[in-house]
Amino acid sequence: MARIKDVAAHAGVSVATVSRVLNDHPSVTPETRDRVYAAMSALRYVPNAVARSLRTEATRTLGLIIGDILNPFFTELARGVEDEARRAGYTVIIGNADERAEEQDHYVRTLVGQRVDGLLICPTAEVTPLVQELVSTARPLVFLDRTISGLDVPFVRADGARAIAGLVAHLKEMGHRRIAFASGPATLSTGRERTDAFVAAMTGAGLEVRPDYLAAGDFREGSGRAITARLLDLTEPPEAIFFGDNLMTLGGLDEIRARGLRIPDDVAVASFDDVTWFVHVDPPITAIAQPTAELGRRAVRLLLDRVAGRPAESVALPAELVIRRSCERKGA
Amino acid sequence: MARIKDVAAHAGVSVATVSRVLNDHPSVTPETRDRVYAAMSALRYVPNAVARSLRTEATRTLGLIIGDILNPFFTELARGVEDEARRAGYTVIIGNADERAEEQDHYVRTLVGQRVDGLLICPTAEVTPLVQELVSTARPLVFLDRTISGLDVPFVRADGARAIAGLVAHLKEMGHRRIAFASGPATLSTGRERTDAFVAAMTGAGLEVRPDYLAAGDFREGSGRAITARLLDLTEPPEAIFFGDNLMTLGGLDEIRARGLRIPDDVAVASFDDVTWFVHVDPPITAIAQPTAELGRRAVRLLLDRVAGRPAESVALPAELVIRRSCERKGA
DNA sequence: TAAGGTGATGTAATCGATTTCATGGAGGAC
DNA sequence: GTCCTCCATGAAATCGATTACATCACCTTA
Repeated sequence: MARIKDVAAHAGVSVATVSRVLNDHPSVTPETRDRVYAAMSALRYVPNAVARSLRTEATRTLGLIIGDILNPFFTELARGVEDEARRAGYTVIIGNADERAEEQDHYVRTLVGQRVDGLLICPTAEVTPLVQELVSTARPLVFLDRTISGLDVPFVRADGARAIAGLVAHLKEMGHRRIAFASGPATLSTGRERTDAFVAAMTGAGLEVRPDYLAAGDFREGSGRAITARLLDLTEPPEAIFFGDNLMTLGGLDEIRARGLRIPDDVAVASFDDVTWFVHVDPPITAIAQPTAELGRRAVRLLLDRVAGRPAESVALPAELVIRRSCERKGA
Repeated sequence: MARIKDVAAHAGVSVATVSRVLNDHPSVTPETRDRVYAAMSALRYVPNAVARSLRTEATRTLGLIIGDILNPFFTELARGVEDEARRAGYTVIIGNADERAEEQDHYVRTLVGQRVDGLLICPTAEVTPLVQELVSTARPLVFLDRTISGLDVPFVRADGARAIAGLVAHLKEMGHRRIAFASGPATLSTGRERTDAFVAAMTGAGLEVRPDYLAAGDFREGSGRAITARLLDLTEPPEAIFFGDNLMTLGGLDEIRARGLRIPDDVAVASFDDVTWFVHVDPPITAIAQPTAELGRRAVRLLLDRVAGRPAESVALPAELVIRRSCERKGA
């Protein structure tokens, strides 16, 4: 491939001049600039970003480590990140941790090795030594969706407490009393926060929180299905099941359907996380919608603040309850 | 950050020796090796991939340009690509073309600038000058999902012809005669191929292909909805609509639901592309499933063949018809 | 006209790794 | 004991850009 040296020779100038043209330096005459541009296109010159990054110590690249690329929530998050990063002239490298701490660490290592200018992480586990170390090196870092308590890292997350309270109130109004929550893992902030909010809402509504109605899954389809099976096998099964994310909801629907049960007559269903297809399910699923893409965009802005050395303030955006028909009154 | 020079000083050796340790060069004594490793962890040394790439002219990075990151088909494709690339020790940079040729070209430029070792493209348009140029520079390149005719580039795609014939036969057996196809854009190979296969299948089954039942969308939700509206407004609307991809199906379902029509009594529905939630729709959607993740994995293998200078042979994997209940006999 | 300033351009150092070639010492063969 | 070989290691060039500093021509101003 053509190098800057070739362009310089072709245009009859020095490499410094070509570099100046490349970087829009003001002190280049229009004629020289034109000659250089002509040479660049004649040689199909594409500047070597690797060499440039080595010299400038900046890659104009951000790393994003998501929990699970097959989860539409993370996909939409990634979309928001992409959009905002593009707008600011950055490229995003996405790493899929597949909800495993080792994979997450693998990508942390790779992305640090690639010298990304900043890192956006949806942490997969409580905290790994590598992440700990990352924090102490003061590298620009922002947690997204999930946080790790005790670490001084800015974060962007959705706050679902109010929406969960609204959901519990709705369920109560619809006559449901025995409500179960199939949450995410307690090792994740989102798993804990949603459980806490659920317990608080139930207590606030004067409903009993039964330990056997509180289960922790892993935010994936399989655990949603397994938990649903266990709940439905109870001698006194719940009247309603609230799932901690969209994939667990999908698994729950699978199990309910496999048993030939009807929603909401046999069991009501609600989901934390809204996805496009919920309106087409029979019946349409009541869900708590997060401002997903906006979370991604805000996270990028925060991260670029850190990259620029500005202070960054954490953000929590409210989630909203979307009532459909999967929690209606029994027999309604 | 610590540099190789720092590690060398700390371990009391030269940078060459540290580099040898880094690259598992055999001629380093175990004692030296240990000293170097100790120095590396003491200094929390992470090799600078940027510098390494500049010197070795290899980034161990692949670029993947997909059509639309919000389309679960591409997400799953990306997952397959990721997995296989990881296995071979490569990192993947994903670019989202958002189905726009300019965005695609933007990512081609960026990724070539980053000097990725190979490029996987799901081309968004017939052919752009930039892609044309890319082909002529003999850079390792593989087309994925979609191809561009006339270019000598290996590709990996799904072959849906047989499944489409099966679908048409199924529809005919169920008593449907007036069948419409809401395809993707004619500028994309997948749009054309599916249309051709549909027309061939209809003709083969002795059914009439009415021009007003053949519409081209853009593989996104909105066009699926718009086409459905237009078809249903016809004085003689189709009895069945076959959608060219999962997002268009989603849009079609939206429109059908908004009109209060029932599936399959008022109109039958089928989708090219199967997605997890189709089983939960009322009624479950009959679809043609592509071996999506496998397409991604095969594409990476092909691309790595090219990177290694080996010949690469294009692949077409068969798609399969999955019959559910959205095309059942009218009134059944 | 001479001094000084300004603006365009070039020379060369630099970023952090890899790799070629040189070097010196240990060990084996005679 | 001498010579040769081989192996571990080091010195220095290199990849392709950016940029500090030097240089030179030309213009302004006194």
